[in-house]
Amino acid sequence: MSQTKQIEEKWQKKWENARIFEADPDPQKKKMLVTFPYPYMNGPLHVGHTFTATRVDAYARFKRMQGYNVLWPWSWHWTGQPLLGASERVAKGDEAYIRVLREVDGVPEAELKKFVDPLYMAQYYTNEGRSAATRIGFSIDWRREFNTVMPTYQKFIEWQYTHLKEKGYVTRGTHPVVWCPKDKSPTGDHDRQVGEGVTPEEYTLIKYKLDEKTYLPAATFRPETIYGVTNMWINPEAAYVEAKVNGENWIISQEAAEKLKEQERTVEVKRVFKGRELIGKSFENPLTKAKFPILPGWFVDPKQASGVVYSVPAHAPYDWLALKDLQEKPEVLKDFGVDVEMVKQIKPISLIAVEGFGEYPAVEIVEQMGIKDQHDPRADEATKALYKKEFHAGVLKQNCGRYAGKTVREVKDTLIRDFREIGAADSMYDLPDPVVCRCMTPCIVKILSDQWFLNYSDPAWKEKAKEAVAQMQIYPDAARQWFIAVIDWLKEWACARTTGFGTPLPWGKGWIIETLSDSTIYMSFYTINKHIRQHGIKPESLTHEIFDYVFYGKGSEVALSKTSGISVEVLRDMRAEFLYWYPFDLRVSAKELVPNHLTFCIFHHAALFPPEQWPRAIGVNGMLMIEGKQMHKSKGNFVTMKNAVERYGADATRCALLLGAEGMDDPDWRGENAADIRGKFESLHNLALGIIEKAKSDEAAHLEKWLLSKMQQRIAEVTRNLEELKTRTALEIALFEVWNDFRWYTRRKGETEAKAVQEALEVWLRLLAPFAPHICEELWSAAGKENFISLAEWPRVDEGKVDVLAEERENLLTDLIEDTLNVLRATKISPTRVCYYTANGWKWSVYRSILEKAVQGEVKVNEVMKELAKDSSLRENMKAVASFVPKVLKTLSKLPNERKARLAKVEIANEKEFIESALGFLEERFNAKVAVYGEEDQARFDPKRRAALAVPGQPAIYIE
RNA sequence: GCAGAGGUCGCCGAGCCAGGUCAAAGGCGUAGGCUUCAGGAGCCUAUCCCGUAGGGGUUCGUGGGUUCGAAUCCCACCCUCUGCACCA
Repeated sequence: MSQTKQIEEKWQKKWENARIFEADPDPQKKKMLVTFPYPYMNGPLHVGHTFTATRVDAYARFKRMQGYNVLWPWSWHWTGQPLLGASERVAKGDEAYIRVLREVDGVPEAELKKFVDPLYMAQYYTNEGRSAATRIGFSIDWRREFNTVMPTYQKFIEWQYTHLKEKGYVTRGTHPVVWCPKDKSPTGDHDRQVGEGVTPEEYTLIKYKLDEKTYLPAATFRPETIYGVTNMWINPEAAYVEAKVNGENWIISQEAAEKLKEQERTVEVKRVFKGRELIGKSFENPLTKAKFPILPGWFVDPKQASGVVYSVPAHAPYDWLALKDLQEKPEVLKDFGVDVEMVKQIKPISLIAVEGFGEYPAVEIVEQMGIKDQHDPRADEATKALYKKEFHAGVLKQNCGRYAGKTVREVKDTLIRDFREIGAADSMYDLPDPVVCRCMTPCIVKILSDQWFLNYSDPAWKEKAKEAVAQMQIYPDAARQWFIAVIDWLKEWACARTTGFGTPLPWGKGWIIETLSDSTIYMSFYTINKHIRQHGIKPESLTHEIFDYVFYGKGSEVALSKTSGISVEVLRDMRAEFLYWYPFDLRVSAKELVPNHLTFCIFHHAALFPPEQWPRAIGVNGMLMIEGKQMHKSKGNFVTMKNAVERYGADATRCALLLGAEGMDDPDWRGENAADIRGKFESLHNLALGIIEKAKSDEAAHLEKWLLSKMQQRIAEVTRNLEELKTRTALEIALFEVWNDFRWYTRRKGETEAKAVQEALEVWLRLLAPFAPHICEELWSAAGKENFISLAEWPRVDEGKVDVLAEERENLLTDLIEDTLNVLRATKISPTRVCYYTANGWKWSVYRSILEKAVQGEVKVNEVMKELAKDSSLRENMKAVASFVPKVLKTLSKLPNERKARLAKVEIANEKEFIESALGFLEERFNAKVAVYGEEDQARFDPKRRAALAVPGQPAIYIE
């Protein structure tokens, strides 16, 4: 292909041959361990991975140039279910899927056939991934690579979990999951045909009594409303059952009975009957023992929860509407033998006081919204709105027993607990919306028992995790709040499952440690895997005691050497290497990993390592979009790392990605942008070669000083931003702002023959090297440098080259041009002659004395005048001074303090000569004759008498 | 719903934490000009509105408020994106 490709591959080869990214402990140098979460290998690396990883690489390269001993290792995640699922689809001949593999992933036909073996598939993508990562120029030490099904890695995970269990962080319990009865496995979001995002909801069942030995467990999310119950709703047409549930007599819908069987209940159905059988009977409130009637409610869905619903018309719009219906159309009751008068007597019972509503909020909201009946879709809206309002702001009234006076939000949990304790309540799970498995079977909720959990609910563990967050850097810092929120919110996490690849639980029977749980502290494994590989250490040698020694320093290496067969030296090296590199200094990922992986990583470090080995910094970035849309293989907008590099080259791909966004904003990948950047690098290449070729003059005058001074500013800016992982800003300055500096210099000077320009170029290349390493190596070498720019010293600000005067002079010139252009725009003159008049001596001295005061603080006109009046040299001019001072004050007030301070520091003497030195430039710029005069020059051309308007730093202008 | 992040001049995006330097950086796009055999690229100029002198007017999701002064601080509201669990 192109020259670009040749250059890039040439340097990649050179880096590899010189092994410059292989990092070993070096006590002389400060270490820097940067990491990227290993990608899951059921597909190729894509530009989303590339974005995050390029941020890591840019930081790594920056730190390497700063003299750090930088280690960037990389590995592959093979744990879990999807690899198996993918390979199964290939085996089954799923055409749609195979086409994606062929067309999107670019898998050759011969390989595709072998994908029936999931491990082969993983290995294929791993090999592809490694070559893509190399081809984009990531500075990785590959000697430490592994995948998560390697026996040696699994020994490490066993060690980790044995310790977690010992420390009490692993617990056992039950958990509700969405379950496919046919597959007999949990149905995750990816495995669903219908119902993405649906999760089990827990209903409280209020155990109303039908008679002494029979309960009607009514399902609700608002158990506090038990104090406002007025009746029960039963669907007369639905099938209900009388069943023995855990030894008690329950009446529930037939569907509910089936559901409860999967929720750790023994259910024995005694008889099935129509709901109408219950209508007209009465039931008892378990708290108050008061009796209420059972009424027909056709809206009751037997498929939802228990199929038994109690009615609170004061606070539930549906209940009110249904009751009103019956009261207004009593004829429907006739069939049921219900006392119509009794139904008409039913009055809502209010139990929650909420601002903005009176006695019966449900009645009011129904009237306000003009909802006619229970079939009105807005009844749902009203229910949600009222529930929200009452939950947050509602206060329980006097009739609510011991909960009176509290808000609903405050007492909800205690109330449920209390009710359960006295046997008045139970609970069940159900799905708010239907879920259908990929296999087309409708799903239910199942409570899994004997699950293993990581107990993220443990308050002491949460506390430790927060301490870890408090002592680390987070880029951007806005994400810190999020981490804290996630730590608070996380609860028990099921850490093992029964299918998929992974490490078996050391104590488990058939349990495999799940993917998000086997990837929390593996960054420490990188520090020793180099030795494991180099010395061919067998997994059986990697015992619990060996890891205890390496990571905790426990035991003697001599004894351990005997039992393990690993030499004493190697053991010592492993221990030393761990101590040298750990903890990791930076880990970067997209923000989707904040609520899981990254926070788990923090938790596990807090659990297993002392504070000195807790993470130093975490970087979080946005999720990559493709041409403004989310990237999906199925949407056909999937861009792989390999393809991007092939098409645009490594440097352009890297920079186009980094320029997309920083912080937590989502970057957008646009092919057009990448092509633009590629073009820019071509121009840069030519520009740089031109500079190198021409550099010969020793001139070091004003403009050279200006350029070098400007470069000092750029060095400071790029460095500061990179330190905070602001890769976009840093690159924007390193590429575009610096380029503009060179443009300005070239325009002003007309050529680039000074050696100073090459000096500046060498700074530029180094500032750009972390982002676009290949072209920078190429140009660095073209500039006659023998070393790699990848290892060159990061430029440091040289205070001796900061030249405020030179910069302020150029500022004066740009201001002057801007003012002139403004006048031209306003007057629409095509100028033939432009005249400038610079301020005279006394103006300069007044200006300076005001400037000095302005730097101190506020300046008052009268005070200035008083002081100036003392100056005898000004006395004859006091009238002019008096009109001049306010003008200066106005001009200065527009300047930032920093600029004022700079101006006060330098003496822009000889304003006139300076402008004269730029006459050629100005004439070309305006395509007109340009002249400069002192404002009092006798010989000046000044037909409109504008010269007197001159202010220091702002010459008067006349144009014709 | 809960949590986190956002809404800026055609687009992408700085600025907001530390209020005045902000009609608001930079890139892209668009228009005009220069250069070039041509294509491309490069360079220059313009790009909210008005203005025959360096000025003025109206803008930073919407509506209020604080302040001499707000894109920036406070309150309310609207909208967008991301995550929400056994799944990588």
